[in-house]
Amino acid sequence: MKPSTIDLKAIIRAEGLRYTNQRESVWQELQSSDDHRDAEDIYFSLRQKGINISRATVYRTIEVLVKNNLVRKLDLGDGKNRYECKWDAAHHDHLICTECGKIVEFMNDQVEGIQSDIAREYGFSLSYHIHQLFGLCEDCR
Amino acid sequence: MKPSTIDLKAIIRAEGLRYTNQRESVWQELQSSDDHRDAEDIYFSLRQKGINISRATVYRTIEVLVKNNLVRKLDLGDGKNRYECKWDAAHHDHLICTECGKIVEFMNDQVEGIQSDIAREYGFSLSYHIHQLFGLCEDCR
DNA sequence: AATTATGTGAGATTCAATATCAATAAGGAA
DNA sequence: TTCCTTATTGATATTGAATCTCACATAATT
Repeated sequence: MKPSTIDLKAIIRAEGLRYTNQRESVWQELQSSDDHRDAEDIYFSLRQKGINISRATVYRTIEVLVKNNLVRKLDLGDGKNRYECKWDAAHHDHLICTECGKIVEFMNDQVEGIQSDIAREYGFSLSYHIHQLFGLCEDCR
Repeated sequence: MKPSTIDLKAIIRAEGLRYTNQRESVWQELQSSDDHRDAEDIYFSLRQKGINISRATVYRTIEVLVKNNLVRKLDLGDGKNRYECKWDAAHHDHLICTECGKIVEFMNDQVEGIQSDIAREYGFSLSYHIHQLFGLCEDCR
């Protein structure tokens, strides 16, 4: 699905929320750049572009986007939440270089299957998972 | 390996560090109870037992234990680091109930193998990983 | 255009974790 | 044992991400 085909206004309003310039700005900003960005980063980018928005609104808007599955929250272990648009990619997880911070996305259907098996074994109904591999990338080792 | 067989003094001193009561206390406390505890929790437990130790020292000592592989740091997504002794268990990961917070440990050699394959494919040398499944446990769904 | 409830902004607040730095004590040397 | 050097500790301040507060602004309906 292409980003442009997602109508934030429709989604927002279907939730009974109001469509605002700030919400659209955050959504645009998240789509306009590399993934794995954090809230502070989004905030400063928008300010730099002359868009008037507050820190609180950035955080609140991201939360709305996450709740509506437009954005996925990532915890890459560096103490702040990161976010990625997930509209154009199949489910993937992350390899992270502990030296240079490089993030590589990987996909593996086999693991997904095993996860379901494990959940079933313990009587859990799965809603999401975190699967991250940390180590040194080719360049850093 | 039984906990009692681990000689913290020897390990600490082999690192060129000094063996102190505070470091021993934190190590004992981590072993004496359920796993998945956080630093604040350890701090209060020790204080309650009449052991004089500061918050800073608890944090610092845990860091030492982690660096020496006596303790594993967990990020279960609730905004604080948790720790577990790993001396008596094979490697395992976690299933977490998003409703009641229950934590279940699971082991799966197949996933471990696949992780190695993925790392090799992308030229990474793996040092550790995070693999957590979130959902509702039997009781909560 | 008027109404009203939701959304926003600026700043205060929270909370985990880290930094600072003077005082303390571990451990080697004599 | 006593002395010394230096790592460690404790009390407190500070950081940084994220959330909360509440007066004001504004979207959307009438």
